[in-house]
Amino acid sequence: MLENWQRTMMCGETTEKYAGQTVTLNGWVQRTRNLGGVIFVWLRDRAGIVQVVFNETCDPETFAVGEALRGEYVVAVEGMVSLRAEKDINNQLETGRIEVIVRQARLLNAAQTPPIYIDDKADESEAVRLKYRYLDLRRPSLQRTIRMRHQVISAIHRHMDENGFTEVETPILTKSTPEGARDFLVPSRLHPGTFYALPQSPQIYKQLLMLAGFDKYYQVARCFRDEDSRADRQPEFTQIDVEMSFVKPENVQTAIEGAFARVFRDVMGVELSLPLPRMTWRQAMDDYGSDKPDTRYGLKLADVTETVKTCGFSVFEGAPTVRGVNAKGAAKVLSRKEIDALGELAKTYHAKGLAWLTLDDTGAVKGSFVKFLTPEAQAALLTKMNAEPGDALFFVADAVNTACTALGQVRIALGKRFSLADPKQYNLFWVTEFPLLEWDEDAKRFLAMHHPFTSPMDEDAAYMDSDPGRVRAKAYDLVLNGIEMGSGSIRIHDSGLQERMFKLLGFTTEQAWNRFGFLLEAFKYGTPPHGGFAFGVDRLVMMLTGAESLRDVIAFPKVQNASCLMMNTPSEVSGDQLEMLRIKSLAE
RNA sequence: GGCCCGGUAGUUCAGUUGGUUAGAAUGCCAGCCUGUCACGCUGGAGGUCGAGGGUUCGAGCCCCUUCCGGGUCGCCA
Repeated sequence: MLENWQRTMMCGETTEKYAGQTVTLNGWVQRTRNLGGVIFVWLRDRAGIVQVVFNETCDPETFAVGEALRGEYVVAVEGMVSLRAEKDINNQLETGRIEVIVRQARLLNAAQTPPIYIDDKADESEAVRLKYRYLDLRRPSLQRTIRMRHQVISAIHRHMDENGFTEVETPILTKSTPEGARDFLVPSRLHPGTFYALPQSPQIYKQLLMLAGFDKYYQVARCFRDEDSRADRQPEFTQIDVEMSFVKPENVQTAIEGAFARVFRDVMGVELSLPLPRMTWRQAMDDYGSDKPDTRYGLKLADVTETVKTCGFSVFEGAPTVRGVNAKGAAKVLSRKEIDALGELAKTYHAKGLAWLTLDDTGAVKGSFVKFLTPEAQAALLTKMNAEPGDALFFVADAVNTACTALGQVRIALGKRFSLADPKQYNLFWVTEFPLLEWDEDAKRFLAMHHPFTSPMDEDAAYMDSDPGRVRAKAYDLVLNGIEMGSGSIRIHDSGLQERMFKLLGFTTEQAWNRFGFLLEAFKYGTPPHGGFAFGVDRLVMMLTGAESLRDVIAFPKVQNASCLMMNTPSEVSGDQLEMLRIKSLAE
């Protein structure tokens, strides 16, 4: 029995340079191959896998330990690192040129037969994997991802610290915030009938910290939103929250760019060229039909409204705008079924339909509306779209934002279909000059596009009363390969302007004071001009690792309906607990 | 809340037009095996076909309801 069982090195690091040395290894049994007189065992730890061998040199007691081993047993072995014969080398293993000949072994713990097999194939359904997340996390790929997540956060800490930022922790038990997603509520025992809210972001606290004179604040902040999950959205997530005083947008952007550059350099070994490119929101919508475009490929949208004004096709002639996209050379590749599917896609984004034209090799035109077009209009449209034989053209006629958005989604689908995006390329850039407000058709009022503390651009502030929809904000998003990494803005620091903003959003003075009285009050005591930014760590790690879901970059994620399959939460609580909180149980 | 896909052995899946005792692979258990590396060979155990109801002589399969997982629209300042 191995008395001194603690490891002298990691399984995955046991390479030929240790040949001849005696080592002790600790790990989990990956797989055993018992040939009768000799037993091969793959031992795994977080560094990798190594083969250990029980053979005739073992005493019977030690050999019996080897015979009893099963998958995921926890074991310690002491033995000699031995070079394998040339014919026995396994190039699939990092450690495949050696093996460890066991001299002593000790079973540290047995294991039930695991419901999943620990390797990177991950054949099991996600539900099973999430139920046994602690086993799933043993997979090398998840170990790497969680490790990389740590490195990302660590690099950000270094950068922020070196640039004079102070991390401040803000409360998790806080107050319900306005305008945003649903809040998670926490009942108060000491104040029955009242509730704390979990923060959707530390927004108000960080602005108060600017008032308090901290100048440069950041936090690795946990945030909560009681909304449905998606592959790229979790109810609980981590963001890097930043706020600075006496700044203009470019100062905030410089600080954030620096942090991203640091992450890319330290973690990925990629040098970003700074400053990052800028694109206005209007241009992003016009060219790509998205406020977070993937610019790794072209496939830009074109405005053909004028070209089709008198084309003979009434749907186009009457539309506020008509936008098109030219899928170069796609005509002979795309099936009619695929074209129809693109039409369905456009409809899910509220387009009334997707008009299309294809040109065959001779340049002959076919399509959904070709019969309506006058010959002159057809020629003008093809010219405007730079159409050549083999191209497929798609059009949406609608209100500007609907047409651009729907066609933008078609563009993305085409990009995927033809693998236009280079997976090794990182296109990181700023989208600026977002609209301040967004009209909500259901509520019949304007909503803040970013949040209600966002400052309008100086040159547009004059239109706040006369034409609110055209006011642009000092707001900016950071976009990476078609994913929004984060967003920020310069805040309103003038209480008069803030009150006008609340009025625009439909709050009465009384409502505004009720909800943010403390903030409006605070703003009267010398608020510095300030602004900030926040970006999601989870999404960043997802991008850097190429993961397809946030669930792959969070150690203990929740599923679509916000429950945790492993802990079975949320769950009911005892009647006593409810009584203490003066909450009647649902059964009553 | 809407739409789409899925749920059969521990796991991954097959299961014909509704027809006998629901199969395969892998894993698991037992035996044999001294150079395997997805070891091999022999044998064995293992099922509330997600749940409930209905149609039928008969349902894994058809119908209804419901639960669970995934995707997506709404939603997500």
